[in-house]
Amino acid sequence: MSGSGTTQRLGGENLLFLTEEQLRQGIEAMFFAYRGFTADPDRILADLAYGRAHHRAIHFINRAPGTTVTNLLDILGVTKQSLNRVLRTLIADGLVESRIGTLDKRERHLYLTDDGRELEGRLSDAQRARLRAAFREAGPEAVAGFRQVLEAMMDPEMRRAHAKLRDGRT
Amino acid sequence: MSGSGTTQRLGGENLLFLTEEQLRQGIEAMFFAYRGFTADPDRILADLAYGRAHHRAIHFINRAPGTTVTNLLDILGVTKQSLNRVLRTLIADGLVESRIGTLDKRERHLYLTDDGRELEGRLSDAQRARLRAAFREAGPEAVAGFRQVLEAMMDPEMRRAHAKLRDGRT
DNA sequence: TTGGAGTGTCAACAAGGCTGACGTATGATC
DNA sequence: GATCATACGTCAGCCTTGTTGACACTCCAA
Repeated sequence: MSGSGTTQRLGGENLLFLTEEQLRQGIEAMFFAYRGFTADPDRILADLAYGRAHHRAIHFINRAPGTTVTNLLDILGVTKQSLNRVLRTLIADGLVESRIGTLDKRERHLYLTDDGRELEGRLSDAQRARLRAAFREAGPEAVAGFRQVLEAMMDPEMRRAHAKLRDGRT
Repeated sequence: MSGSGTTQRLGGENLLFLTEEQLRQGIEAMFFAYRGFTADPDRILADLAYGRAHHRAIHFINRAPGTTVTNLLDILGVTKQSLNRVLRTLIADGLVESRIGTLDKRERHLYLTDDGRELEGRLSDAQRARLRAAFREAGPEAVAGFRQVLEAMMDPEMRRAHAKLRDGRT
C-alpha cells in the first residue's frame, strides 16, 4: 500500500496523481474547503441560535417537500432523537410544518412554512454564492471533475440518496 | 459544449454549469462526500475513545513536525482551550511529545511519538484508500478539476495555509 | 386481537466547540 | 531593572449536537 517508487506505473498508465503526497494534499484540500463551504451559513445561523443541524434539516425539507421523518433520518444519518430535537425547535419557531399523512396516518410529512423558506433562501444564497464563485473561477471542466470525484468518494447508499435527490426533481 | 436553446449565455460563454440546480447539487455532493471522507477514520477513532479533533491534531502534527501550538491553532481554527484539551490527552497517552523551544523557550514544539505515528498511519491509510479509489475511478483530469474547485472554495487564509503545507515539504 | 412499524418524548451522558479569567514563563523594550 | 507583550496552560461554565435506553401512542396488517 504505502511506499513504492516516486512514480507509480500500472499497465502503462501514468498514476502520478495517485502518489501518497497527492492524496495527502487531497485530504487537506477537503478539510480546508469544507470549512469554507460551511462558513457563510454558519455566520447567519449563529445570530439565530441555530446550528448546522438546523441548516441540514431545512435544506433537505426544502429539497424534498413532504418528506417523512424516517426518510430525512436516512438522508441525514443521525438518530431520530437528535433530529427530533432540531425539528421540534423548527416547528415551535414556525419554520417547519409537520402534517399527518393521509395515506398512512402514522407518518409525518414535513414542509417549510413561508418563514422557513425565507431562511432557507438566505442560507443557500450565501452558500451558493461561494460555490458559484468557485465554479466560475475553476471552469466547467474542473466542475465536472469535482463532481465526479465527490460522487466516487461517497458511500454507496449516499450515492443513491444523492442521485435520488438529483433526478427526483429536475 | 456551446450553444443550445435553453442555455444561459453571458459574454458568449456557456454558463449552464452555474444554474441554481447545478449549485444545489454541488452543495449536496459536498455534504454526502464529506460524510464518506470522514467515515473510515471515525470508525477507527471510535474504538479508541478519540474523535475527529484528535485526528486533525495528529494529522497536522505529522504533516509539520515541530510545529508550535499557535501555528496549529491557526491551521485548525479552534480556540486554544479546545485544542489544549485534545493535546493534553494525546500527550498523556504518549502519542504526542511537546518539547520546549530552544530559540524561544515560551514555545512548545509538537512531535508525534512512535505510537503517534503508528496511529496516524492507520488513520490516513484508511482515508487515503478511499480517496485513492475515488481518484482512480474518476481519472487524472477529474482529480485536477476537483482540486481546482476545492482550492477556489477556501477562504484566502486557508488557501495560504494549504499552499504552505503543500509547498513546505515536497 | 395481536404484533410491528412509524413516530414522539423523557432522561442521561459525552465530545468538542465557545467565552472569560487567571497564572506563569519568557522575550522584548524602554 | 522594571515593564509590557507573547506563548502557553488551565479552571469553570455554557452550548450544540451527537449518542443509548426506555417507554407510550397510533395505526396497519395478519
